[in-house]
Amino acid sequence: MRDEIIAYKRERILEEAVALFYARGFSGTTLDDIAAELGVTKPFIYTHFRSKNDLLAAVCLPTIEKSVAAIDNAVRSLGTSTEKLRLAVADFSRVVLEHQANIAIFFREEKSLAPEALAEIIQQQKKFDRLLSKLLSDGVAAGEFNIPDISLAALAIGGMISWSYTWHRPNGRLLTEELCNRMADFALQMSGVSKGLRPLAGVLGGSAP
Amino acid sequence: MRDEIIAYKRERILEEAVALFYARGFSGTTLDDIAAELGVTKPFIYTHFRSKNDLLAAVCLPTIEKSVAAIDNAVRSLGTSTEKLRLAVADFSRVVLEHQANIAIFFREEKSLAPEALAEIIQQQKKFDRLLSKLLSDGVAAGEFNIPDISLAALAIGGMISWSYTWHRPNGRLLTEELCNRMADFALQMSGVSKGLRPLAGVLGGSAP
DNA sequence: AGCGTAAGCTACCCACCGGTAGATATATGG
DNA sequence: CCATATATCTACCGGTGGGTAGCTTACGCT
Repeated sequence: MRDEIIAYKRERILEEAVALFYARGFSGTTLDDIAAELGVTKPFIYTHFRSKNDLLAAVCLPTIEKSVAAIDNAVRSLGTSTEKLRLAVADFSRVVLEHQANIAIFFREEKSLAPEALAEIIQQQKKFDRLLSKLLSDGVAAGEFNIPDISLAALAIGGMISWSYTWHRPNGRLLTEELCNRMADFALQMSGVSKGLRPLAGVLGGSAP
Repeated sequence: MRDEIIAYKRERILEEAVALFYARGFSGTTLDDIAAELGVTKPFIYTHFRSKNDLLAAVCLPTIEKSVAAIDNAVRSLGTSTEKLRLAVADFSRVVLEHQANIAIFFREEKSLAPEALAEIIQQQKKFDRLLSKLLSDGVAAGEFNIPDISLAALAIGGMISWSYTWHRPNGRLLTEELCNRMADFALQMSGVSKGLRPLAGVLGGSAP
């Protein structure tokens, strides 16, 4: 139970750190700011994290790992490549949209990360691209996709989704779930799937005659 | 001629600032660093820029304007919507790839920009989205595109391209021009064009039978 | 040649902030 | 109720770096 309280305190620190790093940037946020927001003082933070950089790494790493896990999970799932791609894209989109602040902080503050933390993250990114490329090339081999350049397609699909951290508004026009589905639709179109596309629901006018 | 020399000095400062901000981040770069790289001292920079933030704005703004100009130019061009979209995407891709460092700095250091500079940039981004959305909706109206959600498609296409600042390596596998063309191919696929797609050159195996 | 102007440098200031030492409060256990 | 340990705070340090004042140099002009 002692440990649970310690873990809870750690989580609360991370929570406020994410909110402030996201709102003001890493260098625009002081440890005093975070402490003040929590109603504690700076040394309190140092009992849970070794340094400000350590805190930054703790904000970024788990989210990257969730992203990789989303693709990995889809690759391991049962079903056609088309189904796997839809699952991968939708799940990864969900990670980005639900951890928007963490994702934003990571991509913005890459240069502030300690070298070891950055190395670890780069490993994860490589794994992400490798897994997504594998999924795409399996689909090509199965005759489901039509993709001239697989690694470029992986980057394009990954980028389209990652980018949503810049524009997504949690209370915006579309629900997270609907966004995930539409991202998957785009990814399937980019992969040149012939069949397996969702019926175009919610079209507000614009379908060609 | 005096003015030209002043302009040249300004450009050289910007050049080094871009290189260092890109390599080490904005807060990881000191004005002394930039001055040292130029073989001058800090006050020299202050005769050309009012503050470090002013320098950052000067790094970011012109590149955003080039991006908007690329889309604007395509929208105003003659041709079908399909041709316009291809032009818009290829030209915008070229801006991103050729000004990779500036683009990276802008997206990373958004939070370090002075409020006025940020406001100006946000205006440009809105204009970008508006122009691209207009291009897409014209194409839908003309029966060339099939897009369920136009503003989302604009964000997805813009994001796919913008993202290339994170992975592009100037001496990588593909030439800039080839990358631009492939980005355009993806954008057309995402827009559901029926005809007008380039023949799939350079396929390394993978076309379905 | 000498004077005036502008361009750049030396030297400095000071606010800010990450990080820490040592005091203090709180809780645990005998 | 005291001893011990643990958690947190008060108070401080010192490096860093944006920004500036005022001196110096060098150039152009008459």
